Amino acid sequence: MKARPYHHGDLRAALLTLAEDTLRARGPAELSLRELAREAGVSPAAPSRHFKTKQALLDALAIEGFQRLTSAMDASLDRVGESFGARLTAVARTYLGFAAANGALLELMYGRKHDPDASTELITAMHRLKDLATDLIADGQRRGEVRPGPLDLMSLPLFVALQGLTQLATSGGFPADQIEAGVDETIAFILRGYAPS
Amino acid sequence: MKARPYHHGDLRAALLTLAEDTLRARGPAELSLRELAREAGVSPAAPSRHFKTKQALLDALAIEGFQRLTSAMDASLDRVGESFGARLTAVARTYLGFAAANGALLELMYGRKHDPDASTELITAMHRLKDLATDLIADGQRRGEVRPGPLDLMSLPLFVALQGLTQLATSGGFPADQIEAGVDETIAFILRGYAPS
DNA sequence: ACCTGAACACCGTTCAAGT
DNA sequence: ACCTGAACACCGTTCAAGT
Repeated sequence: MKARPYHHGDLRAALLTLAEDTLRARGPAELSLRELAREAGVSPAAPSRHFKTKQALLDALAIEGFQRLTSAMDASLDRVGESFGARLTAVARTYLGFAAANGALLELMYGRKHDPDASTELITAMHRLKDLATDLIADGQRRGEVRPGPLDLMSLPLFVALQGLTQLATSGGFPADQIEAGVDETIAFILRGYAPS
Repeated sequence: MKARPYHHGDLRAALLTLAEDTLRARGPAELSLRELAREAGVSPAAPSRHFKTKQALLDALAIEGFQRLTSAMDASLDRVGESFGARLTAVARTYLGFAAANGALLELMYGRKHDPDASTELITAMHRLKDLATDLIADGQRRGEVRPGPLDLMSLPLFVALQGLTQLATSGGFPADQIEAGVDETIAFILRGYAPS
């Protein structure tokens, strides 16, 4: 059998994918840096070259998650028409789909909102969702499909609803069909709320 | 100086309050059972008499949190009028106030939604918020202040909004006045959304 | 530049034994 | 019933040393 080479090749990427796998399969509490190193076939000290701390690895994973989420959002907006209703539905469904498929990762992504040591890269990634909501409302107002009003205030109910929907989608204990119905109901509720009087 | 007695007196309660203090001051990652034991002046093995595992202590803390939250909700509903708008505003403000004052605890409370090992006591405590939203809508419908519709569906947008609002309140990076405005805006949005056509 | 080996200071949990 | 003391199998992180 071929001896493992001294250099791993791409330990950084390997650690990230291994971390995401165990995060998905066994949750954040079971994620041990030493175990990741074992699975990657390196010594316990090896990861520190690529991630100074365990938290740094988790932050990198969270940033990767935000990148995947926002590019999925952008892609779904590209595939859909220009009406406010269509765009809002697309964004909500994409976000919810991501939340359902990556619950633990999403919690990791938003879990460091409090920590003052959170990297600025992570902070700005978290704010992109708020910006997306704002863009959606601004576009709807331009098209006359959303009632007028100050943009920063108007976008908040949408932002709030999106965040709340993900809680519903990842909260467990709700059967899938009820979540499905809840999403439809909530999207309709939001659409009606933003419609010009 | 008086020697510490062999029996602590109420180690269980002491551990819970110490745990909440460090949770508030230093976050969940810094919470060590051994350190709690040191602060309580007992041996590392002592806590296991009252909480079989660290997770059992955290679950007990979460359940205590739900009890405080729901009793605060009930109290605020007692102090307010019977109109749907007044009751919805009271519930939202109380929930948000709790979220703002107990961010880390609230995350602990909802953090175990996925885990199949979560105690049934904790699971049912988590569902009480959904029930509260449903009761509020049902009452509003009886009074003719909420448009008719199937109760389980109708209550979802409210539940979603409440969950999303707490994300806003605990998400950091939003200045307090913006959160305040966001709460008002979102409450108004929800009220309008539920109003009979 | 990248990784190993060994060490350090911690954990959570268990279990015989003490009071 | 409640707690101690000591042990076990883990951690994350550091650092000299190897390739």
